Amino acid sequence: MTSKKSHELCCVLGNNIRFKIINYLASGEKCVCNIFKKFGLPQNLTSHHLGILRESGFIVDRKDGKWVYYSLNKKTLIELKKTIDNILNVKKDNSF
Amino acid sequence: MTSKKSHELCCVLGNNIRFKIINYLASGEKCVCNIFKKFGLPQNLTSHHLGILRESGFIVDRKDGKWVYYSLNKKTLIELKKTIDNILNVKKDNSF
DNA sequence: TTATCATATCAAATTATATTGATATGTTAT
DNA sequence: ATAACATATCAATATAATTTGATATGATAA
Repeated sequence: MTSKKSHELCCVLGNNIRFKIINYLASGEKCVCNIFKKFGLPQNLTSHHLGILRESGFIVDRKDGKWVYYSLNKKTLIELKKTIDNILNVKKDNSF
Repeated sequence: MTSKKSHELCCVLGNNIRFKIINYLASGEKCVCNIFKKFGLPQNLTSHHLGILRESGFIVDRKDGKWVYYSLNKKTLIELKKTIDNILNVKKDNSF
């Protein structure tokens, strides 16, 4: 997980498949086959999007036998939330 | 501003130019020429991205003479923040 | 060890987005 | 009215992301 710029984190969540996966994982750890069956997606496409989510730090993986389980890494979502808060809290520049 | 899905809001912020514009506008209302000069961008490209930000509800415009002033619409950023909070607050499903 | 399952990777094709160049519209100044 | 300015739009191009199909890897089961 190379540290990502805020707009890159937004970009990762800006895809509907990835957004839905994040929501699904919020309820707990799931294996890849759970995920692609849940959304009726091809396995390889799901794996591709999981790779993007993993690489950007939104999710982490855990291997167990032939399964790979993915779960939410709340830290990255919290970081994104903070970024939004920072924008909302910028002091108005009244020099006009 | 047709109501946008959360992943669409993320997608709009997922572009570095748009992300920087949002940050710039956080400090107060700016006209288009302020914005494109600030970032050294072509006028038409700036106008294009402002259109996307406006259409998605992140910013609002105000016309005054030959100028168009854009400013942040905090409501949309707050909405996005709530979406992230909702994901973070999903109760774990321990049925395994 | 062979077959099957779960997942990942790669190249090719498809689709979407960003950027540029040219031009149009409306406003102010002369 | 004409010129200059601020912004928007449009068509064309360039670039990037998504999706598909084929295949590879590693693990378990027979």
